[in-house]
Amino acid sequence: MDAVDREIIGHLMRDGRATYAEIGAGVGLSAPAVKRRVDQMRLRGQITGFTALTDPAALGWSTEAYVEIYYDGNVSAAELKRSLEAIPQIVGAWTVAGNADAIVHVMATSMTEIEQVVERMREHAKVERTRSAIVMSRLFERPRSR
Amino acid sequence: MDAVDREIIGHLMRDGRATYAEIGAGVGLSAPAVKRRVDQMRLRGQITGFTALTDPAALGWSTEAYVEIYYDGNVSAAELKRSLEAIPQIVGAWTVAGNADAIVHVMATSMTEIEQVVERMREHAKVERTRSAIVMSRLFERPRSR
DNA sequence: GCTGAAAACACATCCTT
DNA sequence: AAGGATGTGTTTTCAGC
Repeated sequence: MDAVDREIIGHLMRDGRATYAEIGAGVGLSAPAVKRRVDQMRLRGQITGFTALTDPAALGWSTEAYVEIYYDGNVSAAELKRSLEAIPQIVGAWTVAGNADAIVHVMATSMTEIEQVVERMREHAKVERTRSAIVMSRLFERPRSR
Repeated sequence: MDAVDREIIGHLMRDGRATYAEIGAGVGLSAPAVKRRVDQMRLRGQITGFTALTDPAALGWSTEAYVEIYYDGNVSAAELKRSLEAIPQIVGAWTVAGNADAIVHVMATSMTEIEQVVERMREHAKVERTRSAIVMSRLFERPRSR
């Protein structure tokens, strides 16, 4: 993991379908050399995959929310992951230190659907309360590298 | 935008570097037909790009936080975007309805760096207060399609 | 949306430093 | 160990249908 690897990652984050020759031209390496480095970074788990970026609104996901969950007593991270991952509208979840115990990111097609998801989360026995923030506008979201 | 387009998006989200032939085999189309649909979806802004997925921890981004911002008076979304986008550790920002006015997602290499980012956000004249949640563990995060 | 041909690319092998 | 060059098979891409 040196400066060249980071340059390659930066290039792949800006264009995940860039050809190895194209990346090589940017970092001063041949295409096979770039591929070898990418393969190694995947093997080491630094690059975990490639994906298409979509505009949620253009695909019908018009409503988005961040919901904090406050639990009553201790809940293991594994249990949290299991119960939250089962709800398809939850696209991300993190345990946090601060006021709440966990934050989940919900994407849905309507406000009604958001409400249903929150209801479903509250079914978990140990959920004491939730606190929602409905997203009005996404200012920006960018890939990050180092 | 029909069912086939959605299948193609799903495939590209699972593997952003999949070949058109490969996708075509899955959806029952030839490679050129798949490419035409992908090009159209990019043109229509439904697919906004392709990127590499990385493991933040493996790249040195060991510390992560969600910070709510409460503003004193009105701040335009454009002004928010301008001031927040200038801070590189902020990887996402949304205006919200709920308790806070905005939520920002911060990724950094250390707790100290998180503190510095929060300090820098508070320099904005109209920031009344902030409320941080430090991420302890990322339970999951998944791409979403429809 | 398919077919077919030309160009570009990926991938493996070998060779150099 | 790490990169460059070469050859082969695939993939992309642009016609024409």
